[in-house]
Amino acid sequence: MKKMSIKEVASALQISTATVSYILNGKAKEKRISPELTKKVTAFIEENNFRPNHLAKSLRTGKTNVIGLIVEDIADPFFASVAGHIENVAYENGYKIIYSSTKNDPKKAKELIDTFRDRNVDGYIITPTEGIDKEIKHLIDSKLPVVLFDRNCNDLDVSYVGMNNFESAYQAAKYLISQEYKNIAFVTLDSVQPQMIDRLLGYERAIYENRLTSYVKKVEYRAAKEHLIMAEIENMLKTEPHIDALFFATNYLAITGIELLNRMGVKIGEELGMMVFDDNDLFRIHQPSISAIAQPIQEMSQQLINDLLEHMQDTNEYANRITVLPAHLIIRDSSSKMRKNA
Amino acid sequence: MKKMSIKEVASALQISTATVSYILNGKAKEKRISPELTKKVTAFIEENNFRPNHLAKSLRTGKTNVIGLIVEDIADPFFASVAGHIENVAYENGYKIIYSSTKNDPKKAKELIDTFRDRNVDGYIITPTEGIDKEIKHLIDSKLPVVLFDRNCNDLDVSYVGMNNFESAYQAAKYLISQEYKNIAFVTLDSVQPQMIDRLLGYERAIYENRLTSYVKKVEYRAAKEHLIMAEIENMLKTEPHIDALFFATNYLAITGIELLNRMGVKIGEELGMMVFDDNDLFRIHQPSISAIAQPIQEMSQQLINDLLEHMQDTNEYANRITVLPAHLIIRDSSSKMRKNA
DNA sequence: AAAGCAAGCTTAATCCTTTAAGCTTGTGAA
DNA sequence: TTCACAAGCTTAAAGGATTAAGCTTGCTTT
Repeated sequence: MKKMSIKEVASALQISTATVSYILNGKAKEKRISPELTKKVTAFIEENNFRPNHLAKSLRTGKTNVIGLIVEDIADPFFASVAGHIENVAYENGYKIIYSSTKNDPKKAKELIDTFRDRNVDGYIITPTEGIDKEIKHLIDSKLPVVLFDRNCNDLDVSYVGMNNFESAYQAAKYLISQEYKNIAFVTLDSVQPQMIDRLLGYERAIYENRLTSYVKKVEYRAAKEHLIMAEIENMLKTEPHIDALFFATNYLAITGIELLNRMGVKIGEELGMMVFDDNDLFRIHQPSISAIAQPIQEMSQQLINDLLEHMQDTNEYANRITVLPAHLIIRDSSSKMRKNA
Repeated sequence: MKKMSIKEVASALQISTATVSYILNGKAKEKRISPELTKKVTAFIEENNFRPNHLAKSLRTGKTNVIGLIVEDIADPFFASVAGHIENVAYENGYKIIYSSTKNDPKKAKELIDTFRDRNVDGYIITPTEGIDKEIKHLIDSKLPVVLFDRNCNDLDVSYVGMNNFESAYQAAKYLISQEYKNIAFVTLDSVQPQMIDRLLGYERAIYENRLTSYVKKVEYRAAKEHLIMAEIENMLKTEPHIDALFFATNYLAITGIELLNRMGVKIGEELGMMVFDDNDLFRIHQPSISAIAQPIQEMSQQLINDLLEHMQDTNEYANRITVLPAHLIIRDSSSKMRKNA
């Protein structure tokens, strides 16, 4: 039972394929196909469960109704969550999503862009890696709709959705300071990703404004295994025993950090304040609960897909849009004045 | 700068499109194209960065090199993790992945299968919802490669990859019993999904074998908000005060349960033993740490994609394969004899 | 010298839609 | 009667590949 083609529909009804096609595409009135014939054709299609070949359609029209989603790692709950939100809106609008993960490897990212291009995806959502500017510029120059997120490429005129990393790190650090913490250490990755740098700068601004000392621990990016991260943090805490709060730049670092502190028997909240970028069930459940800066995932995803859909609507006169959304600072027990030895 | 076609390559080199096509597809020797011409053509292609139109190719050959991934919810870390593993292998083999989430809605699941079919995906990986058997049977009857996972459709002759829910629930319950817990309650969803039923039955078998009493709390599926789940659990604990351990059938239920117990001031591990299906960072970090049954995600994903790739290789003589992998029982503090009031 | 054959390509049909342009018929106006 | 025009379709090119079948040439055989 091979799949039926528009040609077979046409010959079964003794009409031309053009007529069937017009009816299928809702151009019956415009093309002055009579209501009777239209009805007859739709009935036949319904009855025989005919479905047009999408490939042929795409080949002819140049549109695939597919969105390419390139993230750092689809297995990461943050990106997975974004993928979920995007999917909802995309499917409602007749778009499917093809995803892939760069693992933060520029070479792989380039390949993926090429592959998606080969596949004629209609639009791109990309978390850029370093050194990918040229490829993204190519897309834009070819008038292909692109929205970046999470990290921006500063030198490119392209739509972007992200959160205010600098401001929220600044506010979070200020909050810690307001709670009388005097020696706040910032634990981050040794990464040049813009969002990581912004987080660090936000922290430092709050520190400098308050004439405090900045303690920054950069753990080696990605290469770092859990026990190495732990060793680095433990070392810092021993070298600088006056540190009274830890501010983690990612939730992965924080989870490792918490595990370490538990092992060391350090009481979070009481002996050491804590703040983390990127909320997680764990931080809410932990006792004491741990303060976090929650990314506005829902809002970012919504904006992302809206921008892309709009851009795909009118490829030409679309004006790029930069959206920087505020994060949610969630104050929990780990950063309050409950400290015994304050 | 429009994209170049094989026709333009051919005319630029004064040869036929067939020749170019054969060379592109590595059939140069087979078709006796001379090495010199082959070299000339590949050089030209390289130089002008020609890339064949995938849509045209797919239209002609009927292969899209796309795998359709239908899961319950891509935003769920479990499915996201599977998506990540599958992606690695798929991309290595030249396949792209298009995903979508059923949200456990049979109607949506059916639509998705239809959509993927319209899109001519080459193979399907599906976590079936209830009542989707007919649609899956259609796929199989059409000789389309399908691998189910997480949940099986018992009446269908189709490849499946999953874990041993019955056995691992049985072992986990037996472990709790060996630790002197006498009144173990099983908290699960009011769901008829096979894997949920298996987990329940595994628990019950261990209970009956040991002449203990079974306490089963089924919370309403999906509809349930956190506070409702909490209310139900709290109610059970108050009605049956002799319950000395909780066995949660999903990690979502457990996280909600832990939050409740924290609020109630019940000391996990000391006053109440605990075991959870589906491991999570949180259970490792929690103090005391919480025992869990970890799904063999990596192994399942590997098997899934391998089976599908094999099936796509030889569509006809492929024999369906049922794989049930063992889970990892991770014993932590929450289920040991540390109880004070034992 | 004719036939056979391999080497090295080319021809053209095919996959299935879309869509600009054209064709036929009937009606009303000039 | 002739022309214009609308209504209601149809014709056929185009989109870009794949691939079975065919066509030259030149060489070997008999």
